[in-house]
Amino acid sequence: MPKTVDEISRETGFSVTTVRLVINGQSEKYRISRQTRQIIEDYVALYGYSLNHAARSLKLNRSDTVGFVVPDLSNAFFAHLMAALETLCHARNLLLLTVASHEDPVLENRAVASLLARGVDGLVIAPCQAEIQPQLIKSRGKTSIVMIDRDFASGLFPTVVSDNFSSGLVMTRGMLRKSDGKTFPFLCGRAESPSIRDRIRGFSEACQEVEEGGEERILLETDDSIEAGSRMMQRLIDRAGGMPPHAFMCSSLLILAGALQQIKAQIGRIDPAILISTFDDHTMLDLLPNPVFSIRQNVKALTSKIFEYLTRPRAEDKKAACASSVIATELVCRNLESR
Amino acid sequence: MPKTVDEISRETGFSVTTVRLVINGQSEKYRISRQTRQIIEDYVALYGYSLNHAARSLKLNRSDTVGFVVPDLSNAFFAHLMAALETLCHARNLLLLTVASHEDPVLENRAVASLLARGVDGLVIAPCQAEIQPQLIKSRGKTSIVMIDRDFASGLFPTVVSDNFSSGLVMTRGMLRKSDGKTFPFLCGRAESPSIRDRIRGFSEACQEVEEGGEERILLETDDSIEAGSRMMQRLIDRAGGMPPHAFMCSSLLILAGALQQIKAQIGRIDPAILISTFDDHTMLDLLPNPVFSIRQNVKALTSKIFEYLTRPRAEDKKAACASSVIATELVCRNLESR
DNA sequence: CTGTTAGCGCGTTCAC
DNA sequence: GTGAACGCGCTAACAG
Repeated sequence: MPKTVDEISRETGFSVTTVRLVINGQSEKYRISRQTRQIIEDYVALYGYSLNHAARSLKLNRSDTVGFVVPDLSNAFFAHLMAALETLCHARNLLLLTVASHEDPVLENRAVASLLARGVDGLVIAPCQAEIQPQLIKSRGKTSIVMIDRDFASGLFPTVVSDNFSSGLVMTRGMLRKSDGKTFPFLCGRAESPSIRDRIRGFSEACQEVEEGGEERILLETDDSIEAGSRMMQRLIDRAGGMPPHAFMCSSLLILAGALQQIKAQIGRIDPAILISTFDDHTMLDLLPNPVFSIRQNVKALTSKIFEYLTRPRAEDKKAACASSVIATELVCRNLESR
Repeated sequence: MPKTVDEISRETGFSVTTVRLVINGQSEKYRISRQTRQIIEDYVALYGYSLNHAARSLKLNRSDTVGFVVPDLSNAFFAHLMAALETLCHARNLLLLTVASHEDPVLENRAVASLLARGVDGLVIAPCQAEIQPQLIKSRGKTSIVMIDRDFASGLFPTVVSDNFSSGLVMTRGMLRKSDGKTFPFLCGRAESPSIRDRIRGFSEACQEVEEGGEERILLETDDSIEAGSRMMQRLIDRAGGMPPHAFMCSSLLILAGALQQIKAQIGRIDPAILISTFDDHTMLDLLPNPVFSIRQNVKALTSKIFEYLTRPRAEDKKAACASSVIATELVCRNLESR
C-alpha cells in the first residue's frame, strides 16, 4: 500500500525534506546526491506514494476542487454542462465535484454548505430558489461563486445564463411563420423560474406581433415534469372539445414528453402534421416525424464564461460582483422542408 | 464570516472543548451551564461556524465522502444511477463525489487516483477498461471499492451488474414472437464491453431457438455513439439493396438514435411498422409510433446492492471480495396492442 | 462543568 | 545536501 512522506522518510532513513524534494522532482535544484535520490525513487516505485489531500488542503487553505450544484442531471443540458466544466477543470488540474439538488432548496443549501465546508476553491450553482443563504454571502471573499442558468437577480454574484428571451422570441416567430400566423399554446413547467419567465416574455412579444392579447395561450404548472406536461395537454384537449392543438410549444423536453404522451393516450396517435417546438435540444427529437423547432444552448460559450468569472480576481468587487452574461442560443429545425 | 472552533473559544473566552460540546449539541450530556451555552450559541448565531472538513478528515482519517466514477452522464441510465446513489449517501450523511471518465481509461485512472488521494471512504466505479491500476488494488484495505455495470471479472472487487444475458434473451424472444419467428439484426456499439457481450449471448441463444446459425445478424462497432448506429444501419440498408430492416435491436439508446436517423436520411421516413428494440429505457421512446421493446434496469435494486457491498465490513476478504451480484431487469413494451 | 494537550500529514522556513 | 520544527483546524483522551 502507498506510503506517506513520513513513512518513506522513516523507512529509508532520510529526512522528510529530502524525500519531499525527490518526490516533487526538485532533486536537481537542491542537488540531492544521485544515490540518495535513487534509493528514494526505488522505494517509491515499489510501495507508491499517496499524497494526502486533506493535509495539503489544511496547510495550503486550498483544495484544488470546484463545486458544481445542479438541479437535475437527468436533464441532458446539465449533463453536458457538467461534462464541459469537467474538461475545463481538468485542464487546470482541478477536480470538479458535482452534487445534485433535485430542485429542492433544502438539498441545495445542504450541498452548498457541504461543498464550502470541504473548502472548494470555486462554486458553480444552478440555483432552484431565489433565496440566498447567508453562508454563501459570507463565503464570497474566500471562494469564487458563479450563478448559472437561472438569474434570480440577487446582484450579489456573477451570473451566466442563456438568452431565454431572444430564444423564445425567435422560436415563436419561426413557429408563426410555419403556421401561417396562427397562434398556438405554450406549455410551461416551473413557471416561477426566471429563465422560464424570460421564455414566456419572448413568446408573448412574438405573439403580439401578429395578434393582440392572447395571454390565455400560456399554460402554467409549477413543476417541470412529464406529469405537468400531460396535465397541460389534457387541459388543451378538453378546451378544444377533444382535439389536439395544431401546433404547440413546450418549455422543456420533459413537458414535451408529457404532452405527446397525453395526445397519444387521448387521441391514439400523434398527427405528424402537428407543429412542435421545445426549449433544449435532444437527439431523440430526431425520432419525431413532425416538424420540430428546438433551442440549443451554447454549452461551450456558457462554460468558458463561467470559468472566466470563476478565475477572475475578486478585487474589482462592487461592479464585478454583479457582472452578468447572457449567452446566445441556436434555433434547431427538423422536418421543415415539406411545408 | 464564519469562525473556527479555535476563534470562537478565544473570542468567547471558553475552551475549545466547551465550545465544541455546545456546537455539537452535547451540552446537555456534559451539563454545560445554561449561561455558558447561551453565550456560545449567541456568538455562533451571530458569526456562524464553519467546520473545516480538511482538518476533520486529517484527524479522523475519514472524509464522509463516496466517489463515483462514471463513463458518461449523458447516458440517462448513469444519470439516474447517480441520483439514486446520491439519495442513499445523503441518508448516511455522506457526500457523493461524481467524476466522469468519458470512456477514457486515462481519465478514469486519473479520476480514481484523485478521489483516492482525497480520501473517499468508498469508491463506486463503472469501469471502461479491463485493466486494474495497481493503486486500486493497494487501496482495497482502506477503502471499499465496488465495480458496477460492467463485469470485467477481475475477481478482485465486488461487482454489481444487471442481468444482461437474460435481458437479451427475453427481449429477443419477445421480438421473435411479434415478427412471427423471422430473425432480425442486432446493432451493437462498444462490442468489447462485458455487458454488451452478455447481451449478444442472450440474443444468439434466443435466435438459435428458432433457427440455426445466423451470426451474420450481429453488427459490431467499437464505440457507443450515434455515428456508430448510423454506420451499422447504413450497412444493413446497403446489404438489403436500399431497404430498411423489418425489425432490429440496438445495444443502447445512442445506437438506436443513430440507426433511426440513418433510416430517415436514406429512406425519408421511418415505417411505423418496423419492430424496434433497444437496451435501456427512455421516456422519449414514447414518441415513436412503432412497436418498441426496451430493457429497463432496476436502479433501486442496483444501488441498494452497491451500498450493501460498500458498507460491508471487508473482513470476510477472500470470498466476499469476489462477490458478484446480477440484478434482474424489466422488459418494457410500447405500441404492441395492434399487432 | 471546563480546560489542556497531542498529533493527523503536509508545506515552509531556517539551521547545520 | 540534509535535517528539525512549527502550525494549519480538528478530535479525543485526560486532567482537573
